[in-house]
Order: sequence, then structure tokens, then C-alpha cells
Amino acid sequence: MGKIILHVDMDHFFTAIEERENPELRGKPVVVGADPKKGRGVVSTCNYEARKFGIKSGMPISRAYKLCPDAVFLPVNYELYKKVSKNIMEILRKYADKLERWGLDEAFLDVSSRVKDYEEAKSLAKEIKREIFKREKLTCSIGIGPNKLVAKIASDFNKPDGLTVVRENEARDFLAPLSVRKLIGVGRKTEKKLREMGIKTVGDLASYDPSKLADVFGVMGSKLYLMAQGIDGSEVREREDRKSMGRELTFDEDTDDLDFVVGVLDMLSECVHKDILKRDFSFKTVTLKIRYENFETHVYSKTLPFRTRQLEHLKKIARELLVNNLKGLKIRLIGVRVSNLIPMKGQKKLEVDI
DNA sequence: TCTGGGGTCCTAGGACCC
DNA sequence: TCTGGGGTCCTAGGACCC
Repeated sequence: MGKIILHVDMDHFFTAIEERENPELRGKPVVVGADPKKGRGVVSTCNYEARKFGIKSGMPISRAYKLCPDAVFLPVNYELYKKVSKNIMEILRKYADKLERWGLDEAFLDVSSRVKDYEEAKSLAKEIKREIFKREKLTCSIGIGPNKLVAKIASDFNKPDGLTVVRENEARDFLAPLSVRKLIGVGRKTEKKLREMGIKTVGDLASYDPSKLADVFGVMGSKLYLMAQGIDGSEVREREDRKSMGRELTFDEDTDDLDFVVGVLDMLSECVHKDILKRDFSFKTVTLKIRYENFETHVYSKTLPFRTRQLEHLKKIARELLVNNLKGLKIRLIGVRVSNLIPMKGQKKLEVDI
């Protein structure tokens, strides 16, 4: 028999945690994200009451405010959400051969060796939902399928507090009526390109000429065609090795005050440096990100011939990358990231590195 | 609709090495 | 003399995920 994969997706995670911590919020529209008074930034998560007003995650906070000025607007409390996420991942880990975290609030579980059929997988999923609710007072939606793609789309099919099973022989028909946008890896740009080719649904994609898809999208084209048939060979993989760590900040107002920008950049470098020390890495590459008033965004990087973990190296390279590449426009965002990470030797690994 | 902050992966050209 | 083929690393940009 093939694999059985679960996708667990916490229901409106950030706002659900806020409601749990402060029950007075229940029943009211709640939005976690940027400060609507400042007006810049987006909605991170909103609860179902807020969605009734048309608010969605990713939407500019100014628009959310116009749609529902009476909603409760809360800042993003990452430290709290990370702690809750860690608890939930520890619960999930017990139920799976392999677990792949996908952001703070989602995970794939390969349970192939733990269950003998989809009925048993369904019982397991119910048990997971019970335990998460008992321990954390939070609900989730779970999708069960023959691979990650189908499991993920299944978890999204019935929310909140849903459980959807899609067997291997049902996958094609299940996917066919859905928008291509539901497929993993199809975002706004690819959706638009596909629409221009007359492809709107997964069914349209499944019956399209695969060689034409390969011509237009390259390797991605073949993947798209397979996904449309419900086929996805990707493994559930435990990610041990972190690839990069960074910090970025959008200013309240665009600025051309270079001293100010350098000051913020130094502060971001210090934050990144703290994370490096906390997780015990050294790095070789520093990347500077800069976004101008017209939203034009650039990244510049420099790789050292040696590894380091010194704050002064980080600050100096970040500053150089900034002043060597500036255009004559006001600056909207500045960010710094380190990669080419090398774990320091002889140190024990953190159990869950979030 | 005037677009956050944390990330990952892919592509493509060029340097450099054997 | 005007010319290779394979491999790896670096850099910049872009699409995508939550």
C-alpha cells in the first residue's frame, strides 16, 4: 500500500491564541497584525467574525480598518505563538514517523507505518484533535491523503475543526473543480499565467498538454501536471538544518536620512547576532535587503572567505552593502540576513528549533 | 487594496578549478 | 591559437509559503 499523510492546520492560530488568553474577545471580530493607527502593514491573522466583514490575512491593515473599525486590533505576539507552536509540535511528533513543520501553525505527518488503512488514519486524526484541544484548548483541521499535496488541500476543505479524508483513487476527482491557486507552489503570478492559457481549475490543468506546460514553466510545468493528477512524490522531511536567519523592518515613513537608516541597520544586526549566539551558529554570508519608496526591492550579499560569529563583522559588512548600493530614492524597508550557517562543534542541538 | 516579517527554493550567469 | 566539459561556489532576482 502507498503512504498515508496527515496535514494538520491550526484554525486561525494567532487569533485563537489571543481569544484563549482573553476570553472577553470571543464573539468579537479580532485582527492580529500591524497597528491601524500607523496605517502601514498587513493583517497577519483574523478570526471568523472578522472574516464576515471581508477581512483576510495579507490584506493592508488600513483596508481592514475601513471594513470594520470596531474590530479588536492586536499586535503580533510572536514569542507567545512560538511557545504554543512548540507545545503543539511536541504533541504531533508522538503520532508520526516523520513530521515536517510548515510555519508555526501547520505540519505534515507521515503515519504510514502507524496505521493500516484510511479508517485507522481517521481515528488517529480524531485522537490528535482531542489531545490538542485537551492540552491547548485550540482546534485544528486535518486532511488525510496519499501525499502531502492532497492532505494539504484536504485540510483546507472543511474548516474550522474539520476532518477530511481523500483516498488515492478519489484524489483526481476531488481536486478537479478546485482553483489552481490551491496547489502548493501556485501563487499570484503562476495563477495569472495559467489563466492566460485558459487554465483556471485543477481539472483544466490535468487535461492540458504536458509538453506545453513544460515549455512555459520548465521543471515546474511537469510538477504542475503531476499535481493536477493528484500525484506528489515529495517526502515528509524533518528539517534539521536552518539555512538562514534575518531581521527586517519597514519604516513608519519612507526616509532619506542615511544616519537613521544605518542606526536601524545596526540594531537589526544586533538582533540577528543574538539569534546566532542563541542557536550557536557561525556564518559566512551576509545579505542586505533594501526596499525603496516605489517598492523596488534589492538584495545584495557578500560571502567571507572564513566563518565568523562576530557582531563587528556583521555590522561592518551590512553597512558596506548598504552604502555601496544606494539609489537616490527614499527608503521604505531595510533588512539583514545571515546564511551559509555552520553549527558550532560539540554543542547539543535544541530539541525544537523554531 | 498601496502592499509585514519570518523563511525556503529555484534559476541563471560568471568565476574558478581540474 | 579563439577554444572543452564537468563541477562548485557566489551573486542577484524572483516566486512562493505561513
